[in-house]
Amino acid sequence: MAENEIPLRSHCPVNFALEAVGDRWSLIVMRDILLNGKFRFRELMEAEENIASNILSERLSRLAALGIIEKIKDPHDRRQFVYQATSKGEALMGAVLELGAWGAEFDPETDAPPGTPEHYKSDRAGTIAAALESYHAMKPKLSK
Amino acid sequence: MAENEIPLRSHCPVNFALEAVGDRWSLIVMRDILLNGKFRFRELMEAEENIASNILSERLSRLAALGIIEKIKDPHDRRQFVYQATSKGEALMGAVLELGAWGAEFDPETDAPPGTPEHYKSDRAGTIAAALESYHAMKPKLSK
DNA sequence: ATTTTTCGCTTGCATTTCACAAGTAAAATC
DNA sequence: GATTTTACTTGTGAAATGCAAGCGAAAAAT
Repeated sequence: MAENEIPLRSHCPVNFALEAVGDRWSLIVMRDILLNGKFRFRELMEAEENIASNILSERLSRLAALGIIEKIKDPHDRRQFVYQATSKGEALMGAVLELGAWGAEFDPETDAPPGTPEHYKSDRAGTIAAALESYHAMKPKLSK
Repeated sequence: MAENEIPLRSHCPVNFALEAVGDRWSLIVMRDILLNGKFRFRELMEAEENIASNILSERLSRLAALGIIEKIKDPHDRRQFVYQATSKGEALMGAVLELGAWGAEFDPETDAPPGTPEHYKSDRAGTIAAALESYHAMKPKLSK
């Protein structure tokens, strides 16, 4: 509910975004939720960048407190939780794809398929919309 | 020259971008260079987010080592340096604007003018191109 | 010519954050 | 009932950050 307990350094919109997700892990988590179909703690732990469990735990709490994701109990397994992007979280798709396009363009050893930055730049809105559709298709359907 | 001394955690394009600029300060510095017409150490120090001088110094070295900015001696004042974005740095304009649009949309007290996210989303490519033109107009002209 | 100011850092140190390893409780599976 | 899985939590040392002060070279003022 209380979105921000700590005072912001400024209300510059770029700074606001960076204070929310401008650390080394938050956007990795959002990438896995939004693009890679990973919705559970265990799945997110398997990210190839090897996030530590305490850091993942802290980031998930933080993202939930900021209203970027929501934590939902899995009705089929009461040990588990499903983390889904809220509309505020889905709105980060553009930033994730934009950073990914930059990375694909400038990393000579990128894992991204050739043509990724060009494809993205030729139709940003369409690429974002398609990625969101794909996200909704992957997202587990369960009631809160 | 040597772009990356430290091994990357992965060659995922999003991770590549985050390892380059995914800390709390690098994109603040890029915002000030790309959008706010700040090109000198002193000007960058004046950012309202109060970056410490040792952190700014370290980030400028890092961004230069990564080929994102270049450090140019000011011929009119030999104490000073001018930091300009390279083409790799200019390519971050989209990410900065995308994060700014997100911040403007979700910060209820944002400093951004009303309509900023809508304007950006209605024509991302055009907004980025216009911002780059404005950047080139502000950029001090001096030979290396 | 000499003092003062400006500029881009650097250094030292306390505080905060991070990373790695191990452990724990609750629920599910065997 | 014993074992395994899941989502964490709890240490602990290392690294990054933030703050204040200092420093040498160059420019500006006197």
